Amino acid sequence: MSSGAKPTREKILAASLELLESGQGNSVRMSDIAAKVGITRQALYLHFRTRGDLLVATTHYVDELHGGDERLIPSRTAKTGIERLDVFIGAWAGFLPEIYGIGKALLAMRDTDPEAAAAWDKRMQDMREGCEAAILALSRDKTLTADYSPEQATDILWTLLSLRNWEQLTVECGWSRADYADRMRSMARRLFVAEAH
Amino acid sequence: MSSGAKPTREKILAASLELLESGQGNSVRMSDIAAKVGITRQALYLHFRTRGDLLVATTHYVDELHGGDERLIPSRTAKTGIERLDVFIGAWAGFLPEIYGIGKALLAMRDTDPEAAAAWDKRMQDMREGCEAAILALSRDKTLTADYSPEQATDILWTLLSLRNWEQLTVECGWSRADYADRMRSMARRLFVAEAH
DNA sequence: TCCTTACTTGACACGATGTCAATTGACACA
DNA sequence: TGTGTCAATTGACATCGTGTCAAGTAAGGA
Repeated sequence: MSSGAKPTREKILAASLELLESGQGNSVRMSDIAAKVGITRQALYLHFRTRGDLLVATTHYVDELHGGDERLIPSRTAKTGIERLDVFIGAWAGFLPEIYGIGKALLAMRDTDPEAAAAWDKRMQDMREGCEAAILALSRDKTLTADYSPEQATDILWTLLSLRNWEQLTVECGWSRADYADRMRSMARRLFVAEAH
Repeated sequence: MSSGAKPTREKILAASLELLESGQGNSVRMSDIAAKVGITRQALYLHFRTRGDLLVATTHYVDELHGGDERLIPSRTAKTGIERLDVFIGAWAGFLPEIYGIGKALLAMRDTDPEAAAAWDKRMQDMREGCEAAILALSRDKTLTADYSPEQATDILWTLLSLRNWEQLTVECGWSRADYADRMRSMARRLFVAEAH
C-alpha cells in the first residue's frame, strides 16, 4: 500500500474524503480524521485553519483525483440541444455520487460557516452554467417548450438535479444510479422539449 | 390550569414558532426561545425533555394553529385526476411556507436526533400519500403517461415538491409563491399527463 | 399554616472546535 | 559535534450549546 510517502497534508485529505464518502456527512469529526491519519487532532490545525477549511480543501482534492468541472463541460460531439441535455445529465449523474459525502457535509455547515457555504455555492453555480448551456442549446434549436423562458427552464433543471433530490431518489426511493440518470433524462425531455408536431 | 393567560407551555411553543419562522432554521437556540418567553433556559426543560422534543412539539402546534394535514386531503370537488393534482399542489404550495422554518430546523438535526428525524419523516410520508392519491387518480383516468409507473411518478412528484426544492426556487431563484404554485402545476402536467390526441 | 407547583439561581458535565506553550525527534548543514 | 529548523506531540485551557442537578423562592389553595 502507499504509506509514508505521501505528505501529511495529502494523507489528511485522503482520510477526510474516505470518511466523508463512507461515513455520514456531517458526523465526521476532526478527531476522527486525525485518528484515521494517525496523528493528533491538534496537528490538523498545522495544515488547515478550521474544519470548514479542511472540508473545502477536500472538495478540491476530489476534483484533482477524478478531474473536476471539465467533466461537466458540454461535449462538442453533441449535435442537437436534446443530445446536449442528455450528455450533461449523464455527466452530472456520474459526478454526483463522488461529491455526495462532501456535499452533504458542506451543506450541513451552511448556516454556520460562510466559507463552506461559499465553496458549495460556487460548485452549484458552475453546475448551473451547464444547465443553462443545455437549455440555451435547446432554445437555439427551437426545441425548447414555450411554457418556460430559458431562465425559468434553467432554474427548474438546476433544482431538479440538486444533490438533495439525488439523495432522496436514490436513498429514500431506492432508485439505482442508472434509474436516476435514465429518468432524469426522460423528465428533462418531457419538461423542456417542445412536442414535435 | 389558570384560564386567563396562556399557559407557559403554549407561550414557549409560540415563541419557538415565531423564532423559527423569522430567524434562520437551526440557529435558534434554547436560550433564544427562553429569552423570548421571558423565562430561564432551564425552565424550558420543565416542559420539554430536549430541544428535539420542543421542535417536534412546535410542528404539532403549527398544525393546531392552521389546521394541519387535513388541508392536504384531496378535495372531493375534484372530478378529474388532473384537477386533483392541481388542487393538491396548490394546497401544498400554501402549506409549505408555514412549515418552512420548522422544517429546516428539523432537517438540520436529522443526523443527530432520531426523534426529530422521525417527526419530519412522518410529515413527509403523509405528504407522499397525497402525491400518491393524485397520481392514482390520474392512473384511473388513464391520463397518466406510460413513461412512469404510478410508483415512479409518485417518487418524482414527492421529490419535486420537497421543502428543499421550494427553498431553492423561492430563495435562490427568486420565484414568488404564485410562481412556484403555477409552475409546479405546469411541470406536473408535463411530466405526468399523457398527451391527449 | 402547610403544601404544592412553577420557576429561579448557580453550578456543573459533556462533546466539539479552536488555541497555546513547552517539548520531542529527525534531518540537514557545516 | 553542535546548531537550527520543521513537524508533530503533550497537556492545558477557552468557548458554546445542550442537558442535569440541588437548593431556594414566590404564589395560591386546602
